[in-house]
Amino acid sequence: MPELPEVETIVRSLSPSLTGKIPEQVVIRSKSVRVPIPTDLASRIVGKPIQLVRRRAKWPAIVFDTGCLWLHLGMTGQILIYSGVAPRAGTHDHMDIIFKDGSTLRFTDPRRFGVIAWTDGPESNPPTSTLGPEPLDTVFDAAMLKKQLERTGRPIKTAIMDGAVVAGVGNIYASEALFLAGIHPDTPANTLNSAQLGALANAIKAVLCAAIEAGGSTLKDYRTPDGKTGNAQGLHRVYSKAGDPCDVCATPIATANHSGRATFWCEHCQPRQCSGTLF
DNA sequence: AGGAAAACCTGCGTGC
DNA sequence: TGCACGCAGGTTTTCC
Repeated sequence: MPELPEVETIVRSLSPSLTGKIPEQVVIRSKSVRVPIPTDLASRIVGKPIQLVRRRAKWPAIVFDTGCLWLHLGMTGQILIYSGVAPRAGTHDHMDIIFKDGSTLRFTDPRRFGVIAWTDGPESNPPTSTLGPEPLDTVFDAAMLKKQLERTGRPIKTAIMDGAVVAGVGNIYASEALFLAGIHPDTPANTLNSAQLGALANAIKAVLCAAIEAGGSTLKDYRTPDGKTGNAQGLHRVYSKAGDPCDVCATPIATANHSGRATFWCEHCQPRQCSGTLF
């Protein structure tokens, strides 16, 4: 469900409201989401004040001085905050954290692709395999992108969705960034020239920043912790617009699958590259 | 060994 | 109206 901008929006909303709160009770209603929910979670966090809320890739972390509670949202997960008593829990409400001030954090996820996990140490990394650079870090630029792509001939669309290449770019913003950079999604990753690498690094930053400014994209489920929808879906120029006229040249937006995920692009603004030499 | 496809699970829209 | 089918924002595992 959420990509980097949605998670960033959630973290920015949670941080001021959760920092300093002290969990009093943890209610776990499901054995697992995507992986088993740690059964000893209450013993780790009850009575311990929250230090801050931060993000790595698409993983929000609630940070305690002893470790991090990671709440990955998968496709359909939501983190909701109730200032008073929470409504009666539904089928998909997997965990509540009730704080000393009477407020409640609820983790809900119908499709159960999310993850609830604990790692020791406030600076620890998410419980996942190798994560690539954060695209909004200043160190992320054309040179770093080149280093991440030079050993793979996969289609560039597939490559930038790989979290080991760059963290946090999902299916929506992969198509949007390639459109902004004018690069065809089928282009082999290791054939991009330096101008294209620069354009793509900038386009990734630009689409993510614009989406954060707009509060994230709400396609269906995404909500901020106070229940608001995002507005970034209005910024989409190709995602989910198959057949619509390109807003630059009016060519109908094309669609195809890359590694099982829908891709959208403009054949005119993102011309397919000729392989080999001209002529 | 790299890369594509399948798997995990539920809900919703579409078309017959 | 109802049912079968396909598709969905992510990540890991399996298979080629």
